[in-house]
Order: sequence, then C-alpha cells, then structure tokens
Amino acid sequence: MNDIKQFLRSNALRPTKQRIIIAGYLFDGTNKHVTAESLSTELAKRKHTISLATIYNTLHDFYENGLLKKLTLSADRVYFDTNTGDHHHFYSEKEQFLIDINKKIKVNGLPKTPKNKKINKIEVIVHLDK
Amino acid sequence: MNDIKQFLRSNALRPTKQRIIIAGYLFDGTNKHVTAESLSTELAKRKHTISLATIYNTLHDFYENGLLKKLTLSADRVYFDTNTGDHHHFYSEKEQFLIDINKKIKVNGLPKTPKNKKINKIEVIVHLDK
DNA sequence: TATCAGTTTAGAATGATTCTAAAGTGTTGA
DNA sequence: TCAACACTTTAGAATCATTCTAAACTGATA
Ligand SMILES: [Mn+2]
Ligand SMILES: [Mn+2]
Ligand SMILES: [Zn+2]
Ligand SMILES: [Zn+2]
Repeated sequence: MNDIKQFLRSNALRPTKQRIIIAGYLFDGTNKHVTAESLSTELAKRKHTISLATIYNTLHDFYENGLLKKLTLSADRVYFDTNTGDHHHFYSEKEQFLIDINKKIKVNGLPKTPKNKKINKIEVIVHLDK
Repeated sequence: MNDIKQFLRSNALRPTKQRIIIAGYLFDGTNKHVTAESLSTELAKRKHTISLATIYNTLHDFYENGLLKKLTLSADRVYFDTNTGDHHHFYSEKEQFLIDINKKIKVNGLPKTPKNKKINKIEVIVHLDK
C-alpha cells in the first residue's frame, strides 16, 4: 500500500484513493488484460466503486506513463495489458480468449521499411479457432 | 459492367445498382483499404450517392462472401481490404498510413498452440513512426 | 491549515456502427 | 410478359464504447 503510493509517486502520478485501488489490482504480480468495462466489474466484485470516467482516465494515465500497453484487437473495445515487455498474443475474438506469448518470436522476410519511416514495433497476433 | 453483374451473381449477391457501383470501385484491379466513411467519400467524388447504411451492408455482404478481408487496426474504425490473399501490413495510426506487405513473411519461435484450439491466421502488423 | 493544482464524477456529447420498418427492386414461374 | 415475393435500400432512430464538461473534491505544499 505504501509501496503502491511510492510506485505512483515515482511515476509522477498523485496517489489518490482511486489510483491506489486500481494499481493495487492491476499490478499485483500477475499479468492481466483488461478493458475499462472488465476492470470496472472486477473492482465492483471487490466492493470498490470507481466511476467509469475515472477508470478511463486512470487507464490512460497509466498507459501514458508506460505502465500499461494498449492492444487493438477488436473494433469495439480497447484492451490494456499489464505485461509491458515485448511480447505477442494468441487471440480469439469469438471466445474472448487472449493470452500472452512470452517466447521470443522472430519475424523473417520483412521487406524494407518505407522511405522516411521507421519501425516502432512489430505486433504478431495469432488468431485462434476452436 | 456485365462482368460485375456476373461476378456478383456468382457470389450469390443480387446485382443491384448500388452493389454494382461499389464493386466496380472496389474491384478495379488495384488493391484498396477502405473504411465505410472513406468509401462513401470516394463514391461521392464520383457523383454516386449511396446511403451509409447500404455501404455498411454491402461491405459486410462482400466480407461474408470472402470478397474482402476485415482489418482491426484502430479502435475506432474498421478497414476492409480488397487484397484477400495472405499478407501483412505496415501501419501508422497517427499518419493513417497503411500498406500491404506482400512478401512472404515467416514467423519463427511460436510456442505450441493452446490445447483444443487451432490457428486460424497469423497477423503481423509493423507499426511505423515518422 | 489555507491554498491551489490535480483529480474525480455525473451526466451530456460524440461518433462509428447497427437496427427498424417502410418503400423500392431484381428474380422467377406461369 | 408480369404478378408476386423475397431481397435490398434507406432515413432516421438506437446503441454503446469512449470522451468531454464543468463543478465538487482532495493531495501536496508552505
Ligand atoms: Mn462501437
Ligand atoms: Mn468510437
Ligand atoms: Zn499481453
Ligand atoms: Zn492489405
């Protein structure tokens, strides 16, 4: 709890009640993929009611500070990922299935990068079926 | 034009005025990435006014018949791709930059597929910066 | 502890997409 | 040929994730 406060402070984020609760849930040591909605539901289970606006604000604040990654897998919800390392995903939209691929993946055969652009990141999504 | 009619019929799609116009634009031989909005704009330039509802309907009809692929690159719009072959993309959300990678790409080092699932497709998105 | 910038929140707004239901059209069998 | 009907188009309303607004609240600071 004081660790969480320190953690937030060290990221230039004022440790408010809401951020402490959210950070406590998100950064408990297990990697998580959440949406604003799913996070809200989890917090509600734990009897914490934080407005959706604050949940959105906080997810973005954390994202902007590099504490979360953002995943665009489906057109109608954004996932935030507590695993900020370089990794990829198995994903099934139909089954809401999303898990990390932490093994090193190598992508071979890329053509040269378009003129005046540089590669920011390579994302591999392995779409699964039943 | 009669080719387009035949083309639509051969895909179990009734060749309506609107579908003929849209197919004529989309399948002119050059690969395209469109959103409902961008397609509407292009058609308007050509003095064709087709309701947005029909544009959405038609894109989905074409997609369902395998004439288009769907790309989820950004959380707030869906791209449809006339290149239905196996390929990948260079993409920059900020710059609305999206181009095909038609070279064969190989992804090495994937862990084994989760139990009872099978790989439907592997998607590689190369995110670019300026 | 007063002050103030930063934060939370309810509720309104936004915007892409989907839905509804009524009017229009392509197909087809007689 | 053409009536009959299933399929299609469309305007406008609805949906829904997300963002915005602006007022109340609170952590930090001296
Ligand atoms: Mn949506
Ligand atoms: Mn949106
Ligand atoms: Zn992940
Ligand atoms: Zn493409």
